[in-house]
Amino acid sequence: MKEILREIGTIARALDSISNIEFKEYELTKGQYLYLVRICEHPGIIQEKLSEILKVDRTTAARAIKKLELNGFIERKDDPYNRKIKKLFPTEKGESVYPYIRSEHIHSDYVALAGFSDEEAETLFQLIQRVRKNIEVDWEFVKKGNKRKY
Amino acid sequence: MKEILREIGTIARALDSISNIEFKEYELTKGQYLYLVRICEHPGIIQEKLSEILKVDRTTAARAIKKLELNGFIERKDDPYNRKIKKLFPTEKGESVYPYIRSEHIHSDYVALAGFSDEEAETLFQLIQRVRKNIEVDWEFVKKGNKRKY
DNA sequence: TTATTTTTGTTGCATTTACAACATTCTAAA
DNA sequence: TTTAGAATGTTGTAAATGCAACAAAAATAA
Repeated sequence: MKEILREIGTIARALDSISNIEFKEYELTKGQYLYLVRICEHPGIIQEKLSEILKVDRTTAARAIKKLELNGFIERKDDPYNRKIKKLFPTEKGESVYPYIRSEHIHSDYVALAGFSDEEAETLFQLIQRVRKNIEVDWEFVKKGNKRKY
Repeated sequence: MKEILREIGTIARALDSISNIEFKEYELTKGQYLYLVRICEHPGIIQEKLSEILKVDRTTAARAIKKLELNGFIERKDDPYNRKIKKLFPTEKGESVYPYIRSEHIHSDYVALAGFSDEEAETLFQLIQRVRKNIEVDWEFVKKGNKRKY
């Protein structure tokens, strides 16, 4: 069995660390870029959904989002039909940093795929998506308090 | 440009979260499994090297390792030829949990690769390793305080 | 040899992370 | 319709994370 997940963990830590350093310039503290990009791409998304997409703990997402709001990157709007939820939208300020996050991410993808043919990149993308889909089932299972058997 | 790194981040968060929950059973707190497996596999490794391999901050590694020692999973030994370094070794207790970490990881790899042919798994492994090598260059560069241009 | 620089390790401090426990509102079942 | 359960959000608390700043030893340069 090849240690694919170990490699994935290493890559993810490296990337997250790079991004966190690079986004300090835009007053984004650790982890915040994650939420902000998604809110820009899915305006109106709610916090619960965001935590599911990103695979972060509900309460961690809650606090990150609170801070994004506090710092003026996003705003929360009540839904007239569902008083439980708060829809999240980027502010002007949030929209204005989005392109910088995008470029950073595009650059990292570019670096990551250095030496890859178009076909190899496409293959990797397809395979990694399948891994993500496989793993998210277990994540929800375990996060809900269930125990995996193995 | 395909969002490969975004997928990788999501997978890594999901897996880390699963592992952290599953290893509580062995009295390992958040993140500790990472260091313990590597120390078991590379007895005598030093903390600095560990942080480079794993791509975690030096000081975070330092504290995780301190805690592993405090809880009896590993021990540190002075090197007679180099008074600066402290070599890390698993204790009996550390060795005894290692197999459980291994099985968990193997199971996760198994889940991740569900539906993959042997060839697809091998391809993914090769490609992902290349990504890791590409990215670690930038990690060291940025961690050392340099600024990427893009 | 002496002086610099690099390597390795630590600690203070502010922040993030995540479990547990709770409160509301909504949805589905009885 | 009432009730039980699920969905969504919050807060308290303990712990992990990571930057800055430091110290000591080793490696390299002058």
